[in-house]
Amino acid sequence: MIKLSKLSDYAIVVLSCLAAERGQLQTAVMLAQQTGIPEPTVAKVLKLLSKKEIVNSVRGVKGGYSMTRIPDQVTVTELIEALEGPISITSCADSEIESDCHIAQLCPMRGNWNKVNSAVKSALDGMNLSDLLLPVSPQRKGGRA
Amino acid sequence: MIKLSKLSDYAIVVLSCLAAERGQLQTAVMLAQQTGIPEPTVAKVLKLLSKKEIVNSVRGVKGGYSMTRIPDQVTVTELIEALEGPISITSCADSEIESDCHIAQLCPMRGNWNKVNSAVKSALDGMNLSDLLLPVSPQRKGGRA
DNA sequence: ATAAACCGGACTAATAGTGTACGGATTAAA
DNA sequence: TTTAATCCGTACACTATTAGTCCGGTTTAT
Repeated sequence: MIKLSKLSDYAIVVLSCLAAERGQLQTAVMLAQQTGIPEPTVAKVLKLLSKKEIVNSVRGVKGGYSMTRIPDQVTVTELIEALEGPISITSCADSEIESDCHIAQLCPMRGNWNKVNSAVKSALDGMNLSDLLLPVSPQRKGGRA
Repeated sequence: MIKLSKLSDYAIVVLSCLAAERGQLQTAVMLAQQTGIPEPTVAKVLKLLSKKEIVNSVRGVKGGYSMTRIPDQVTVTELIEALEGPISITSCADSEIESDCHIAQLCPMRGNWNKVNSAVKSALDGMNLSDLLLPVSPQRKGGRA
């Protein structure tokens, strides 16, 4: 199905909240309330995003998260790789594990999915987070749409 | 991970055998032997491919499979959709099920993955089966590389 | 009639993904 | 210095998807 997990979906929602209040720190709990996504899940998403430095985390009592960049500066590739791991169409395609391919003796395309892979990747590189955020009225914390 | 299942992988392998003997009918058993992929799985792949008319099936004693077109005429999109179903990046993205999105009240990107989706899809539309087949020496049935 | 070959669906086991919980580390403030 | 808020990391149970197989049915050349 070529689909990615829900985490990426959640990430967009969470990031849109963060983007609406750029510069402000927001806690995982706040973001969970705003989005309706369960807190532990929000925390998970944020963790992944901070690992790739898409969001910045501040620990301690007045801590929270904020975006490190404006949405234009975040490519969809980055986003997806943060949440789903490296973009690879097949398990063979990524050149990590080549050993357990028991049909290798005849496999005539070994590595050819890579072409597809790069095609997809460059399509994704051409898009950024702001392409994904709807031109929606900015939501404020605690407010209702 | 954005990855597709092994079936697509197998499909390429099987199709390359078929492509090497264009016009000739080959049975599922023969293809299984050539590729090293287990017979029932080959049958499954072939079934999927014939449903989308990428291969042609002939029933009965002297039956078998052959390609309906030359590899250039088979887009990667077609191929993937035959084996994995419609290309959709997220479950929301495809406009079938919009109801079970419990975070819909705030979901600000509803439908925006579609942009990503089309980007991927058009990247895939631009490639065809012959891009995936290595310029490998034509393999003959029963022969060894 | 028989046997070769595909058709369609259903079934089981394995794998991956989803969501949650828990103990630990860090830091502002009392 | 103690406390509480907050992020960090790992591990775990539950669920859904995928992989691979099997079986009974249909078609057709001999």
